Amino acid sequence: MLPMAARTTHYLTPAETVERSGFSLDTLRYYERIGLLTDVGRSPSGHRRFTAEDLQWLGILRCLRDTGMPIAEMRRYADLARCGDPKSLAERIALLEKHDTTVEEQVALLRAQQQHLREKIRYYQSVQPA
Amino acid sequence: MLPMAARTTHYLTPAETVERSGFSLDTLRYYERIGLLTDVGRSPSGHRRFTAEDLQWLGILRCLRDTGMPIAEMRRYADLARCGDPKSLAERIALLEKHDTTVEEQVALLRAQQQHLREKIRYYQSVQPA
DNA sequence: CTCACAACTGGAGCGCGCTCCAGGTCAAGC
DNA sequence: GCTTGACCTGGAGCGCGCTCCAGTTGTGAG
Repeated sequence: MLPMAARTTHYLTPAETVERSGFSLDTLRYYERIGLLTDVGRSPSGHRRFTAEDLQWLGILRCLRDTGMPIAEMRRYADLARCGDPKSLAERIALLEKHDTTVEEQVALLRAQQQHLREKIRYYQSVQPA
Repeated sequence: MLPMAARTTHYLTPAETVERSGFSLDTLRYYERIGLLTDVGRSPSGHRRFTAEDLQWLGILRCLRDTGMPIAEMRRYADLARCGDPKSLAERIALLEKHDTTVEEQVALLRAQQQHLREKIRYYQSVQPA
């Protein structure tokens, strides 16, 4: 282990990034391969070094992933985000807003089916002898 | 097409079942293969004939599927449901209640991440020139 | 120095839940 | 009788999102 105090706190090792992002190391490498994660720093020996910014980006990826955005669309978003603000901003907003409505729909479906589930449970309970 | 009036309304053809259940024919066959659907009736020539009861069961399967229950667990539920009421009832209730809490968690996660999503959108909007 | 363990790479493999295909049979309209 | 399209079966294939593997190199502790 590196002595904590002796390191610039600017870089995170893969292990630390795994811990803080909640993604597995394999997933981090996979995301880099497919272009969800770009320009990841390297130590002189070739080991990855993540920045706080990377971690923040991973937070966004987690948000999108947890809400069911397919990877192809995350890539589109990543590409827009990477190319910088100028005209891609409106596109990014549109993409996220569209995604927001799909999340809304997901929640609505889950809630509706949860109602059915609970009715079923109540029915079973009413039938139960005890 | 069969003339509607000439048929006992008790049986549904595969096509009708597809339409009413929302599952594809392939999925219906798949569900039968893996034991999610059992004792599906057959016409003399071997074509499937679904009953209203089958359709109701498909409704339950849809509910479970839409709420993300893995097929292995649906099978467990199907097995419990098939073996009849006596002592499996409590197990079924337990299974569904457990699933209900996972649905609750799913919704909570979605909602939380949706908040982040919306913050991001608001941030973009605040940055937008227009 | 040695050891153990972290990390590297390219590529194969996997689990899930279907979906598709080939090669046939069945049935209703003309 | 013929055609068309629904349906059958067993089995292969697929898309997604990772996950694992082999073989090698790096690194920090004792």
